[in-house]
Amino acid sequence: MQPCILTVAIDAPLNVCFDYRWSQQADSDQVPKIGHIAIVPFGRRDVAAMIVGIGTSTEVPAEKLKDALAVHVQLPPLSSSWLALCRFAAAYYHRPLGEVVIPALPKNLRGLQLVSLDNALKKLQQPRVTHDATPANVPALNPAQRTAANAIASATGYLPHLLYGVTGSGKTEVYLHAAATILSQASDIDNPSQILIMVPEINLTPQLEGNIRARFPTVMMVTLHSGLAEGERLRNWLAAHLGHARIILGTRLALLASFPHLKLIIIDEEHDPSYKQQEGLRYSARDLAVWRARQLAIPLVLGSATPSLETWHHAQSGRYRQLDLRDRAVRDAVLPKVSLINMEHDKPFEGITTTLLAALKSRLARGEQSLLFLNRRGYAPVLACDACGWISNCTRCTAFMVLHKPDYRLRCHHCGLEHRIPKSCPTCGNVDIQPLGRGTQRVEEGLQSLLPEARLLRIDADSTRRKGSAQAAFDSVHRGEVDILIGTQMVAKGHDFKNLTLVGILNPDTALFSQDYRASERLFAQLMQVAGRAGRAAPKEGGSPSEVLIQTRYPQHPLYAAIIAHNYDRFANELLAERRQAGLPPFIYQALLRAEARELPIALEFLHAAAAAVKQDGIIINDPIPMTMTRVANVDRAQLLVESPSRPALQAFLTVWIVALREIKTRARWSVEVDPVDI
DNA sequence: AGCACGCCGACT
DNA sequence: GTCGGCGTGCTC
Repeated sequence: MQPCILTVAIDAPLNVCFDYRWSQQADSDQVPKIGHIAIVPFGRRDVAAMIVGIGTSTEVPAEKLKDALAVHVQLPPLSSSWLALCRFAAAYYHRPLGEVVIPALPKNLRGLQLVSLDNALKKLQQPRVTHDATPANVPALNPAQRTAANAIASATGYLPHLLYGVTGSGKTEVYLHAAATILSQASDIDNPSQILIMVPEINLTPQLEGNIRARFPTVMMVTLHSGLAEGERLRNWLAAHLGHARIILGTRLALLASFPHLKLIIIDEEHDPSYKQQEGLRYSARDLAVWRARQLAIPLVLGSATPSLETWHHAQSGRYRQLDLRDRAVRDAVLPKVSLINMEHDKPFEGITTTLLAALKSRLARGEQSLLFLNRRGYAPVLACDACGWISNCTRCTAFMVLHKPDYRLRCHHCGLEHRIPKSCPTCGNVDIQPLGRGTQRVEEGLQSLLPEARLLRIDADSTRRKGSAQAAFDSVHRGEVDILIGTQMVAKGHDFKNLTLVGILNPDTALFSQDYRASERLFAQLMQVAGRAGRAAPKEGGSPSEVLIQTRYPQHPLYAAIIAHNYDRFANELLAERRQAGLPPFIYQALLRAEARELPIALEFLHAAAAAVKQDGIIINDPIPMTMTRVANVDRAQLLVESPSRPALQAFLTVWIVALREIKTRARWSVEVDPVDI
C-alpha cells in the first residue's frame, strides 16, 4: 500500500497544522481516518496529535517530513461535528486548533500505550445500553414545572430555554422530567439519546448525582470533572464517546467531550462564573454549549434564579424562550424573609450586631441551625502596626499577607508565600501589632466567646483542605451536630440544610462599590444563593418562615431593596438599562490583551505598541492600564481593552491584530482573551 | 509550549 | 577553568 500524508493538530502555540508520513501495514485493514488520535515525533519529543486531514501529497520537503509513530485506530474517530466545535472554539478564542483539541482528550489517550487502551476498550465493549430508560419514583410536578418540562422535551431543533426559578423552585425536577422524555424517545438501540447536564462544581452538588442515578436506575450515567483520577476519567470519557453513557453529569470541561448522540444540554446555575475557564484556552462553556446545541439542532436549558445579564437579555429579546418557576416546589414552603441590619445604628461587636446575635440565640434555643456567610477566609485580611504604619504587604504581590491564626502564619492568597507571624513590627520593633478586618476564623473565635455553649463549624478552603473533609463537614451539619455554620462561598451552593432557619450575611458591602461592573450582578446571585440555603422545608407547625439578615452600612442601596423583594426581574432590567446606557456588555463585545513582564514599563510599552499597531473603524481601543493587582509573584501585569458593538467586526479585527502583535519585538508575555469576565 | 544552542558572569 | 543565566530559533 502506498504511504499517505496525515495532517495533524498539535498542542503547541503554533497556528499551523503539521504533516506526517504514514505507511500502512500490509497486514492491517485498519486505516487512519480524520478524527483518529496519532502519536508523532515533534521536535525532540513524541506528542499526541489529532488527525484533521488525510492526503497523498504535501508541500513539506521530504527531508523534513517524519513518520507518524502510531495511530489509535482501535478507538472510533472523533466525529466531524466534534471537530467542528473545536474549530469554532479555536477560531473564536483565537488559539491554535491543537490547543483546543488535545487538552479536550483524557491524558491516557495522549500516550503511546496502545495495548492498555485495547484492554480498556475490551471491557467497554459490553455496553449496558438498553432501550429502557424508565424513571423510578417520579414525584408529581406542579403546573409550572410541568409546563416547563413539556416545553423543553417537545422542542424540535435548536431552541435555548431560560429556566428561571428561585432556589428551591424545583428546577432539578424539570431537568429530570425533560431528560426522561428525551431518553425515552430513542428510536433504536444504535441511537440512544445522550443528555449532558453541566453543573458549576460537582463536589458541591453530590446530591444531584445520587438523585439522577436513583431516578434512572437502568440508564448508564457518568461524571466528567477535574477531580476524577485519570483512569476513571478515561473510562467515563470513553463511555460517553462510545455512546454507552446516556447521561453525562459534568463541569465545564465536559462540554468539550465527545457525545455521538447528544440530544439535550442542560446548564444548571448558568450564571455561575465557574463556567468560564480562567487559564489556557479561556472559553465559556456556557457560550460553547449554545453553539453546540445550535450546531446539533437540539434544545438547551439554561437554569438559574439569577440569570447572567447576557442570558437575561436574550430571553427579554425573545431569542431564548423563558420558562418561569415562580413558587417554591415544596408545599407550603415560602421564601425566606430578608431584612437589613443597619450597622450605623446597631454597632457590631466581634463582627456581629446585637440584632443578629439575638436571632442566633433564638435559633439556638429552638434547636434550629444558623449559617453565617462571610466571603473572606483566614483570621484577618491584614496585620498592621499602628506605631509606624507598617502593614503585612506581600513582597511578591500587590496584596496583603493574610493572617491565619490556627497555624500562626501570614499567607499570601495570590502567590502562596507564607511565613510565621512576626512577634513585633519588622520595621519599628513595636510588639503591639494588630490584625485589621475579619475573616471566617476570627468570626468563629468571636462567636464562640459570645455563645460558649453553641456548637460552631467553620467551612472554608482552609478547614476543608484534606480530601473528603468538606463532605464530612457537610454530613455533620446534616446530622444536626452543628448549631451555627460559618462559611465562605463554599457553603452557598448546592446543599439543602433542612433544619436551617437563619442566614446571616456579614460583610457584603464591598462589592457594592467595586470597580468591576459585574460585581453587583455577582453579589445578587451570591446573596440569593446563600439565602436559598434557608427555609427550603415547610416551616414547622406554628413556626415562622426562615429569615435572612444582612448586616450593611448602606441599607438604602437598591440592590438590597431588590433582594428583600425577591425581585430579580426588576433588578436585572435596571442593570441592563444601565449597561445599555454605559455601553457595556451585553451591548458591546470585548477582548482583552494582557501583558506581563518583570518590569511594568515593559508590559505597558508593549501594550502601547499594540494599541498603535492596527486601526479599524468601529473598534474602540482603550488606554493600556496596569491591572488592579499589578504584581503577582514578582510579575507585573497590564492590560488593554478593545471593544466593538459588532461581534463580527471585533473578530475580524482580532484576526488582523494578533498577526500584527506577533511582529512586535518585546520581552513581555502576552495573550488575548475574548469575552473577558474579570476586568 | 518545550527543548536545544549559544554566549557572557560568579563559583567549586 | 566550569555551571548556569536566559535570549533566540525551531518544531512537519
